[in-house]
Amino acid sequence: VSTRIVSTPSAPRKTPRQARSRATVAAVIEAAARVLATAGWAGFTTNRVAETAGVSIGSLYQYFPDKLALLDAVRRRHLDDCLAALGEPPPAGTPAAVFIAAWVDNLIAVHQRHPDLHRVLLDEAPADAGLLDPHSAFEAQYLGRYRAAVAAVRPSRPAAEVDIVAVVVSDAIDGVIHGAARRRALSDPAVHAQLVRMLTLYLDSP
Amino acid sequence: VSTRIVSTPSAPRKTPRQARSRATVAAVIEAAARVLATAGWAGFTTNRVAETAGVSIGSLYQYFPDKLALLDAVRRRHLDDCLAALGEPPPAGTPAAVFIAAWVDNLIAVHQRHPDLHRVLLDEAPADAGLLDPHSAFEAQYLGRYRAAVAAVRPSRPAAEVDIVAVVVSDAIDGVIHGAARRRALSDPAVHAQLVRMLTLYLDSP
Amino acid sequence: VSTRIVSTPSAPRKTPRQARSRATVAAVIEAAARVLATAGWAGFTTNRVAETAGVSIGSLYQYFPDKLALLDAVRRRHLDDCLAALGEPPPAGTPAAVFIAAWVDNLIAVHQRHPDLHRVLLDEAPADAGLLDPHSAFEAQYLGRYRAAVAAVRPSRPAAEVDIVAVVVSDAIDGVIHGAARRRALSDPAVHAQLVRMLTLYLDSP
Amino acid sequence: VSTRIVSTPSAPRKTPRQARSRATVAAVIEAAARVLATAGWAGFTTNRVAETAGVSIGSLYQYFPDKLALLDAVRRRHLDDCLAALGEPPPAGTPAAVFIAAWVDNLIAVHQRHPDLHRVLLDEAPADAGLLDPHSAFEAQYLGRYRAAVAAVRPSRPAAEVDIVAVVVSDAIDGVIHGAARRRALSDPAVHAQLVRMLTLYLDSP
DNA sequence: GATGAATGAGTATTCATTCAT
DNA sequence: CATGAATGAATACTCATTCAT
Repeated sequence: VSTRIVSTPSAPRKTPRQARSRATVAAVIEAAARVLATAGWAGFTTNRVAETAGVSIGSLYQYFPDKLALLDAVRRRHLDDCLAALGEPPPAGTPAAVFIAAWVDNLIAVHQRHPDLHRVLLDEAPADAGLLDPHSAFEAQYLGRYRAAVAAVRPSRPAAEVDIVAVVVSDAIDGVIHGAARRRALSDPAVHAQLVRMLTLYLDSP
Repeated sequence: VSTRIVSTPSAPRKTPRQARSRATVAAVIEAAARVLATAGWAGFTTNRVAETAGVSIGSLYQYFPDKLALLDAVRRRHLDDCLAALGEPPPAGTPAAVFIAAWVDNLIAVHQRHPDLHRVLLDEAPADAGLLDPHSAFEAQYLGRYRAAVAAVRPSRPAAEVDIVAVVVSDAIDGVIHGAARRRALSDPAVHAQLVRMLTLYLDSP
Repeated sequence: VSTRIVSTPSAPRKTPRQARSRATVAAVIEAAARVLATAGWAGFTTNRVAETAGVSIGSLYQYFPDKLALLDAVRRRHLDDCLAALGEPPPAGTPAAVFIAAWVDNLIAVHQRHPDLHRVLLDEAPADAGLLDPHSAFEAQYLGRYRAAVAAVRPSRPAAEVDIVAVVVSDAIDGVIHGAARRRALSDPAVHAQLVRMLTLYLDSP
Repeated sequence: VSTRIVSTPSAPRKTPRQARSRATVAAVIEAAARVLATAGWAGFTTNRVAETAGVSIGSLYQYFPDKLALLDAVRRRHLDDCLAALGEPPPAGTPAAVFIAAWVDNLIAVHQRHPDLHRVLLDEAPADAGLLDPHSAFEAQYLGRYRAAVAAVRPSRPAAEVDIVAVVVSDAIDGVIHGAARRRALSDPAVHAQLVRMLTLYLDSP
């Protein structure tokens, strides 16, 4: 699953052609993610990222026109992971319990890889209009998955309700996982269980 | 309702004893809130706050040891409002529907009063470990309200479950309201209704 | 004689009120002139100016919003000096020889004070549209002096011719003094004598 | 007419022997001139020149040791054009009017051909000590033409006076054309006429 | 207490130049 | 010879904080 977003506010400055440069770009993005996760947006300085990547500041700027482009690259990679965690939409008639547990599982796994990265990306770092506004392509895809699942559980639900329920489910999952990450309780099975229980009740009730 | 928090990372440098001093402090906090709301965390500079408050930068530093203490003061004022929105804990045996609707109502109202300030405090400004960490006094009070309500709904629930359910409810509300604010849909009655429905189902089920 | 220019591209950031800050501003402008004169536009860095002035870089930026504002201040001071060198316009009927010698004298004196500063200001530093374009207030005043003098020599000259002759005289003086400064020959009396001779012949001939 | 200059501050790193090399050098110089003319000294970056020339930055540095050497090459090409504008020295006894008009014509034409390149070379780019100092070979050739002409007009003039008059004439022409270019008045016939009149009067008078 | 001038470490970013491939 | 990835010193500018007046 890969997010394809067309209009980027700050496109990569130069596409790496040689293997060496592709490695550099990868190292920079990885370092950027680590710096963001450990030092927050306030500690996210380009020099620090370059140093962490073991690369000169000049090399960093050869591939990313500015700091926000770097943030963007990290964000895109992370959002792709989140999207992948939702997998393909379930077939119509699937009971909520079947996929909700898998979703919560996968999303928790994604967040455990870089627990603070997610919070920093969503809460601290400046929102990128292109990626995070309610009409962005990512948001559309993301909510699309939720809508498909909500509709699959009870195909008779009216479209308007499907929309709002999808949003509520998406935001509730985000909030609970977000909070659990803050409390360092992501691996607590009780959190997982209760979240699944709440959503299953909600989705299955008429 | 007033939060009394003891261990702050950066306490006020000096307690204002005279009326003039108290007025200065209030003016500075008010100015800080306005600057945060209108210019965001990035535009939140101490000199700008002092200027907006009509006070010299030196005076500002007489009452706030550093920038974060200022942010803290603003945040505390706002969190007090949120706490007040939860009201007093309901008596045992109260059905979920009775207070959940009121909570959601009040919390949405708080967010609507200063939508930008709230967003900046939660999303842009650096999280203050002292106020937002899982062991902070505020968090304790906040979750205490939730726990009391959860326990009131079904007094037979075991204590451990009460704890986790309170957390899940609190985080789910946060996530949904947070997301609605992001989508500029805070006043949508459908959001309110679905959120209440989900939580009522969850709290009432055994 | 003082140039009064209204629309400045980058106005001083803050007007110094205390004596201490007025001294700082003066020191910075003086240092800027010296750095420009000795190191050229390429060597004109804000940090170097601050260091030369014995002032922190922060203080420099408290009074000058950016590098160009600093350049501007130096330029304005220098242009005021040049304007003063032309003195008051001569009365009608004055023979060219009377004031031309004085002009050349004074202008050479101005250039000798900071020979390279003049060249750098006019040739190397980026032209400030506000000060150097053909319609600027300074240019107008400057050429006004020349026109008045040209008209005084032979009052019967048509206005259109007065204009063009004033421009040619002004530019010729500039060119010769400019070249003499480059050749380190500003104090050569022969240059002075020949320049005066050329201009006198030109202005006196019908 | 070709300037042969011996002591250059930074000579070409390697003399191109093969046809391909010579073509590369020519392409780079041409690109450099175009970049200078269109983007000014501030936009004159080696990478941009290389890109414009369709050559790798490495190749550029194979023929030019540094940026100034590149600037130098462009300047030299342009100064050759100026030298050519002066043509061969006139025979003894030639009246000033005969060649002065032609000189002014030709020099104005040279400046009009690439007005921006000329301005950038003279005004923005750092003066190259090697080419513009009073003892440079170019300056010598250039002033030599003027001296020959000055002497030709009135052969009885003493040598010392010939020298200084040549300098004054050269600088005056430079100043007036320079100023006219600044005022976008290069094609104004009045400028041409007045400049010729001033110089003719000056050179013909005893 | 109050003021605001002064400080300077820190930030993002550029660009001439080198050198491994 | 040619390439272009990599380098890093240098630059303009900000802003939290101090302290002399």
